Amino acid sequence: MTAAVSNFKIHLSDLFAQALSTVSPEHAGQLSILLERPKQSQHGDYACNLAMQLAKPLRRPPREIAQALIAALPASTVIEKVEIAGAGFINVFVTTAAKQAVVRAVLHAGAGYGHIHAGAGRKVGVEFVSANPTGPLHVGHGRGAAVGDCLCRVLQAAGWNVTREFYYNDAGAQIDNLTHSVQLRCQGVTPDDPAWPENGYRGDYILDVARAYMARESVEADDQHVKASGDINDAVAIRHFAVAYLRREQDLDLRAFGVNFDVFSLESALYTDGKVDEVVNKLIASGHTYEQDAALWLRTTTFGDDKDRVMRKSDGGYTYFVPDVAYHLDKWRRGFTRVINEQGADHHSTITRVRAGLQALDSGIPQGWPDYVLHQMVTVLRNGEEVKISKRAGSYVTLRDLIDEVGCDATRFFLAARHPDSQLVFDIDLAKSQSNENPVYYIQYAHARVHSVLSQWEGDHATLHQADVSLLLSDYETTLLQRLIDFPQVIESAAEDLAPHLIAFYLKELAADFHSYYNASRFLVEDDAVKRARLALIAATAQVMRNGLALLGVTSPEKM
RNA sequence: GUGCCCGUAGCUCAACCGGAUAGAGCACCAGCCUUCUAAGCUGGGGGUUGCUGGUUCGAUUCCAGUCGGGCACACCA
Repeated sequence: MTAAVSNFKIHLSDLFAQALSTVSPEHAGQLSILLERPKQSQHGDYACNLAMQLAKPLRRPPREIAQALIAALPASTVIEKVEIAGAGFINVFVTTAAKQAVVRAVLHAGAGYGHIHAGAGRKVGVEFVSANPTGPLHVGHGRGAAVGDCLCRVLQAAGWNVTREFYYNDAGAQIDNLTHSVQLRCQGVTPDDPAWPENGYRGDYILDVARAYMARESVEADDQHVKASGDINDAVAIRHFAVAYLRREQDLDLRAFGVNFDVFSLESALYTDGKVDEVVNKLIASGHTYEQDAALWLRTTTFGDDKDRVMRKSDGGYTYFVPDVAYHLDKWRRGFTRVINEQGADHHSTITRVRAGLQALDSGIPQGWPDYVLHQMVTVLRNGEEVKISKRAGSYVTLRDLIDEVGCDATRFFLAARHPDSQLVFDIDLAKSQSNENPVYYIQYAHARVHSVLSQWEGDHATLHQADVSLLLSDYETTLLQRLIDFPQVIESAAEDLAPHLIAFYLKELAADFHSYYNASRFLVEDDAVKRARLALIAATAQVMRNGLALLGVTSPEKM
């Protein structure tokens, strides 16, 4: 019986670290030992380039160093053989038995397979969506919701203690504008009327808010509860109602999208709690501010900004970035030594300012804090044509539209399955198509196929973990085994790089491996031992699919 | 004009912080269902990784420049 090794990369890099300390003690701990998966199977299961890294400092040929490293490599039940290839790669071949053991590991760990302890239970605050309550969520918010939520799920799987946070402004100029728009609607003024303000909100949803207000409805959002008074002249009441109403709409959309938040933070609270004043006073005391043109400025250029920023306007009000700094100081004080802000790239200019403000406070906050994940803009394609975003014409695509039209699974997958840094074209027709063009179905179909086979087997599923996995020897089976082994490392990479799309790509490859296996082999065969071994393998495959799809917030149907 | 992101097959996208012959899907061509779901599989064609230099054993990846696309550049949020 081979001792179970759950993470081959970690295990092997430990072995190489020991070899390194023998061959070249002065470099031990200095060089990072990287094991990578070679693209070609002839190059083994894992390749190490340590010898080539050492060639220059040691002034010896890499192949000679490789020879020495191999000689110093401690024995392991995992290693079948080791070869030197190319310029000095050390290729490691893993024993079949060690690979086969993954089946038992998956079946034993179940939904927990793939989870790692990198985060060690540390707190991380992830802020995302953070849309102001001035209208329905659109595709861009949808991308933020999908990427942010998947990131949270990945971080949780990587051992972090995640708090999902939503921050919004309920009191600024935009909200005044919203209040005014609703009030006008209550009075019967329409956007077509010449009296309608230039920057008023024109969408039909404003009318919905106005009607609900006049009807004295009650609304319950995740973070607040308001009953309308119906008084047209009470602007404060209208504002409270409109904010609560639109927040509730957002909550409904987000819930339909499978996204829930732990904490809602209001900008207005930062003022009422005195946190804004406190930050201003601290910044003045820090000596990084100055007065000019009747305004108070913060010397953000000291901290890398390209120009200084106004904190207090000449009319006495604060610019938005002051509460932003106060908000982040508050996060820091709540114990979030790690914070990740997921935002649209159109807000990237705030990064430098917020960090600069925090540095100026001199409160022990590290320089690069907080982290940011910026997603690029989304364009929507319908009937092959780009749908222009125009709030005026009301022709912009809401998150709700997408969920209703293409479904939650496909929408989440499309929005999360791409690198956040690249612009995204959301093709509605493609996402809707129930065909082989749609990658979501490709993965879900693989899962449904496994379930179909297993349900036709009369045996006891709970006994599959006892199957004799040493019978899994075909190329298809070996490929699938290795893919299952990779899963924890995919979670590790996705968590480290803050790149949830890696999960989606992994799942496509896993599904492809399974589909090939399925077409080339039969599972419900005569030989009982072989049958059990194969069923155990595909049961483990389905388990990993479920685990991976869960990280994307996508369902794993048993029938399609 | 300044800053940030992106340029990879006809299209949509990958490429494990510098690795070996740059990979998938769609589309196109040719095959595979009396047997566990054909929303699947097998094979084929398709590339000077925008361009030019540089760094080194080795570059899609790092650096400089250049061209193209997107975003942001308020005493608005």
